[in-house]
Amino acid sequence: MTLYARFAAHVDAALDALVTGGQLPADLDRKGVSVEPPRDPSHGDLATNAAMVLAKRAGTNPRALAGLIAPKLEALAEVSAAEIAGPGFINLRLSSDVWQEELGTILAEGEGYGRSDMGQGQRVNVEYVSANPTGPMHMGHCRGAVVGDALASLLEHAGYAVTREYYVNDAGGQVDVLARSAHLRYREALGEDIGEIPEGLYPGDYLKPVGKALAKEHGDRFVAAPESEWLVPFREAAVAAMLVMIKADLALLGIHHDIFASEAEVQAAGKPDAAVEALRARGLIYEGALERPKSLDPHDEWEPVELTLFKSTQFGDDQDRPVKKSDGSWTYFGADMAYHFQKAQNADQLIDIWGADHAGTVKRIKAAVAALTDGKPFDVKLVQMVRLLRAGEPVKMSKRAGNFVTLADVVREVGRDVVRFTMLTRKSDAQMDFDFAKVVEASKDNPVFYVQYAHARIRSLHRKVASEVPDLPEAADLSLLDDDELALVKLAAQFPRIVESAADAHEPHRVAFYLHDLAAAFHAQWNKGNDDPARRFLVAQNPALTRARLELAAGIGQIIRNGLSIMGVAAAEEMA
RNA sequence: GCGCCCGUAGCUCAGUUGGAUAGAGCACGAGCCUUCUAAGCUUGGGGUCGCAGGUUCGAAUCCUGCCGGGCGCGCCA
Repeated sequence: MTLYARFAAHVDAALDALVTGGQLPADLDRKGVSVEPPRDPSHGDLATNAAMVLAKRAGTNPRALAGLIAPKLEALAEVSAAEIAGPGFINLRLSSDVWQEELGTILAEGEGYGRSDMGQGQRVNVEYVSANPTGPMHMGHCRGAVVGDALASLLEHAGYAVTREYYVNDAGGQVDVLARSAHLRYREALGEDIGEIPEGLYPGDYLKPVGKALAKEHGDRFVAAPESEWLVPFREAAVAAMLVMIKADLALLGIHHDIFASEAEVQAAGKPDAAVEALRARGLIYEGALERPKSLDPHDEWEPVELTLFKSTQFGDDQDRPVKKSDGSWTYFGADMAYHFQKAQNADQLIDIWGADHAGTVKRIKAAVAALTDGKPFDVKLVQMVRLLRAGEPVKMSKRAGNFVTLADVVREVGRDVVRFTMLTRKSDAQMDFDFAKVVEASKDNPVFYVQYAHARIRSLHRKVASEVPDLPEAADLSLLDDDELALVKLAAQFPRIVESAADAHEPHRVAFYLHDLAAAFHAQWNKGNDDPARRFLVAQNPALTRARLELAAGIGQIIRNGLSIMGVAAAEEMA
């Protein structure tokens, strides 16, 4: 049980006592009552809004009710003072034993500190990356990959059973283009001069090995054959080769999905039919024509065509959406809807991580999931573009010319940990700049460095203590820690709340911001030792105090490691 | 025309799902340090939270309407 849960229970017990004493009605709705650290530390260690929330429901005023609750809380051994403040907050100051014990808990629980059972083992499916299998991963995919993976990890820490999933779009026109591009490389591998890659085909060199492998396997029998003879095998071979590349790219970031779900297999298994039938049974499918798109120029041609449509407008979409094309094949949406239906069979909650350029399709898929699952929780997180900069100048990229910056290049240049941390230093729906120079800069302006540096300093203490402070006692007396030092413990003790609130909000970046705050507080404490050697963590003349401070440092280090572990970042032992 | 996202200090961004006097870094002002507890430290100024209403004990946060910016709006994927 976390500190916060414990005090929420204390508040609950205080309210129970008032009910028993007849000072509060028994059927009082306690919804909205919370126990949180106040924004301003001078207000105390914890604050509850109980009196403000309940006053109206209990037919009294907040400060009067607070006057009843506060003494009950003040009577607790863990509480040194309970003050009524402002509109009716009850501010609690906890005795320093509480914080000393909490530091002990951090060290005892180690990497388990901050884990929560909030999710109660609920199954959450997180689908992320899902880049088209038509080439290596580029930086456009990177942020979604990191955010999705960190979110998955965050949810695991919060007690959810997480499945990491990748949807392979191997059924549409783009993989046909891939197959044709591979065919060209196949002819090239057999000695043909193919010249310039035609417009509309994938130009990248990464298809050359695919062409060679196809040439080796098939010889020249498909060189002049009609497309219908080679398209399917070439497509399958090329997609398989692309997935090998993509998995290797993801592995560079430390990302491993549990499931790679194939769109082609979803279709082959008849899932879209099943989904459409489920919708049809609810009267949500009909034959009809779409309106002329508003984005068309007035002189563009438009002919209404009869299509199979899903009534997504009943769930807030702007127009109904086709699930089948006029040639009878499934639309992307038709298959994707079925895929989500399938995912929902094995999960209590679904989360998708999408690029912001797909924002326009969120409503239809939410509509479909709502209709097919009777409102199972489903969140689509949109991840904004990352602008790559080199010395302040935007890096020019053109996918058509094939000179996009690959994820592998970036990871090789700056390292996995820097990439992952940096991608989490902004709210995911906000645009972000990624400057090659700044992300590796050794300065306090660089949060990656700043957090790692704090951890490295803590490690250096443990490396040096034996030689600098020889007679270190076995046991630590944490009552030797002063108020400034306990303030660090208080900040560290917020970690479990950060994990829970970040998991609840599906916002892994909060962990990064929290670690930055924690590192800043640690550095500030450390810097006091510059002016006053007695305030250093290692004090040669005082082994007992050193022992206590070492525990403090170890606790902070543990929290940094736990937070970084959620982000998928390794903690630095020392700075290069 | 419609939809989505955004609008917080000069700049880049946080803001604990509705809490108390709205924060951090950069930049700017002042002082300190020249150091392996290194890759600076301390401290100060700086705000109509786009605007106007509404909801309530309480709003940067929720609702409505405007203003401004971005993105999207085909049987594509």
